[in-house]
Amino acid sequence: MNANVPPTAALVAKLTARDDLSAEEIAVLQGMMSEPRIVQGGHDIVRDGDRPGHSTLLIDGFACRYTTLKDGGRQITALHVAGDFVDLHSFMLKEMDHGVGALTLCRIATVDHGRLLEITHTHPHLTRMFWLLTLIDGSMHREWLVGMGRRPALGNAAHFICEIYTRLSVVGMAADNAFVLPLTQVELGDVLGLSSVHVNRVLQELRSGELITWTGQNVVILDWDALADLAEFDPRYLHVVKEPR
Amino acid sequence: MNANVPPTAALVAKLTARDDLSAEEIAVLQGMMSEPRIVQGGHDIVRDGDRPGHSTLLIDGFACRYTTLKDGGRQITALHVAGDFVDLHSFMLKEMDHGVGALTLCRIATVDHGRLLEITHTHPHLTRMFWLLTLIDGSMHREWLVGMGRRPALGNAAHFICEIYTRLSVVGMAADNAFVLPLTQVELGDVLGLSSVHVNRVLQELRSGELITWTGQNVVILDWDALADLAEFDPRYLHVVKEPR
DNA sequence: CGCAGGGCATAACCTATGTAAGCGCGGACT
DNA sequence: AGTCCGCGCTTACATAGGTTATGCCCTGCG
Repeated sequence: MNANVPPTAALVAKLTARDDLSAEEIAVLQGMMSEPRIVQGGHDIVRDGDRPGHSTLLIDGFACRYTTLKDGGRQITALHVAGDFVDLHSFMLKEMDHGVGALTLCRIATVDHGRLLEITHTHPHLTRMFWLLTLIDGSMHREWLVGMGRRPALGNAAHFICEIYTRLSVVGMAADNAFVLPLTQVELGDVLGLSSVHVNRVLQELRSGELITWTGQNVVILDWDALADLAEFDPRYLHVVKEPR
Repeated sequence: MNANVPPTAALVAKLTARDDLSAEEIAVLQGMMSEPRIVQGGHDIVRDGDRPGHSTLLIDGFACRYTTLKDGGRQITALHVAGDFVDLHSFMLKEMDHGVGALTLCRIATVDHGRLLEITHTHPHLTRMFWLLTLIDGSMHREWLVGMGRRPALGNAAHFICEIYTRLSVVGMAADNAFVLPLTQVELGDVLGLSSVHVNRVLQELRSGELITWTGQNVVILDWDALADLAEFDPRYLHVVKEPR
C-alpha cells in the first residue's frame, strides 16, 4: 500500500515469524525481485501448462491456485495473501499443473529461476527458508484434505476462517478478530468443495450462532473460542514458531 | 527384498526419473542412510507432535500420513510406497503436525537432520532434488483436494488407482496394468474421505464396469483408457519427466 | 476343533449437500 | 437517469453418500 514499504515487507514478516534472517539475507531478498507489476482481479498470474522462467511473489491482493475440471467445476487448492510466493514450486517442478489466478487486483513481483538457482549455491539458509515456505503450503494442503474428507461443511468453513485469520495476522493484515476477505460465496465454495448454496447455508449458521459476522468483505470473529472449537482448529500446522531452521 | 539391492535403490529410481544424479550424489545418498530397521504394520513410524531428529526413508512396504479427529474419524493425507521419504518435511518443519503409520510391515532407514543440513551446504543440486520430492508430495496433495472437492467418489477412486499405478511403476513395483496394493476398504475410505460402505459400492461399480479387478491385495486394471477417462487422470502432476533441475 | 476377529458384502434407511430456479439489491456502465 | 449484471439470498426438490445392522468367509489361535 504505502510506497515506502518495500515489496518484500510481507514476505520478510512471514519468514521472520519462522526464523531470524540476517541483514544480508534480507538484502538478497530485496535485490532479487523485479519491479512490481499489477494484475487485475479475475486474470491469471500463471496458467496451467506454463513453464515460467520465474516465480511470483504476491505483494498485495488475494490470489488462488486452482484446477478446472471438464464439467466446468473448479477447485481452489490454495488461497494466497500478501507475502506469499504463489508459484515458488515452479522453480523445481518446471511445468505448472494448475493455474494461479488473481482474485482481486494484485501487485506482484518476480524472481528469475536463474537467480534462485544461484541462491541455492550461495545461500543455503535462505534456500532452506524458501523450501520451508513450500512445506508450509503442503501442510495447509493436508489440513484442507482433512477438512474436506472428514469435517462437516460447517466445521470446515469455520476452520478456513481460523486459518485465514491466523495467516493474515502474521503479515499484519488482521487484528482484533477482524479482517478483510474479498471472497464471493462461489469462490468460497470452490475453496471448500461446496456449492454456493451450501456455502450460504453454512455462513447463515455461523452468523446465527453469533460466531462471526461477514458483511461485504468484512469478516469479524465474534467468538474465537467457539469458532476454533467447532473447527477443531489447531494452529500448529501453520508452523508460526521462530526457531533455527 | 533382495539383500543385494541397496536400501536407496527405489529412492534413486524415483529421483533419476526426474533428473540425472552424479555418481557422487548417489554415493552421498547411500552413505547418509542408517542401517535398515523393521516396523510392524499398524505401528507408527512418527507420531503427531514428535520433533524427530532425522527423516525416514521407506525402503519397502506401505505407509501413510494421517490425521485423527476428535470423533475418531481418520483422514489419510498421503500414501507412501518404496522409495518415499515419509517425513522429509520434518527436516524444516521441525514439529510433526500429523502421524506417519506403517500400513504393512515396512523396512525403513533414517538420515539425521544434521546430515541433511550439511548437504544443503555442500550439495545444492541434491538439496534441490530433496526439495523436489516434497514438492511432488504437495502436488499430489493438490490433486487429492481436487478429487475430494470436485470429483464424484467413483471418479476419485479411479483417479487414486491411476495415481498409485503410475507411482509404483516408477519404482518398478507395477507393470502390465497389475500391482499389489495392501489396503483394506476402510483404509481406502480414509484416503478418499468416504465411508467403507461407500468404498465398497464404488469398487463394485468399477468391477461391474470391467474397469478393474481387485481380489485380496491384487489389483488389475482391465481398461486403462476407460479408467483414466473416468478419473480425468492427467499424470503431469506427478512430474515424471527427466530434465535439469 | 471351535471360536473370535477382521475384512468384505449387502440391505434399509437417513441426511448432508447438490441442482435448478427465481428474486432483489447495488454498483457499473451507456 | 436508466439498465444490466453479478452477487447474495431463498425455496423446492433431488441424490450422493453416510449410518446401522447383519451375514459370511477367512485366518489365527487357544
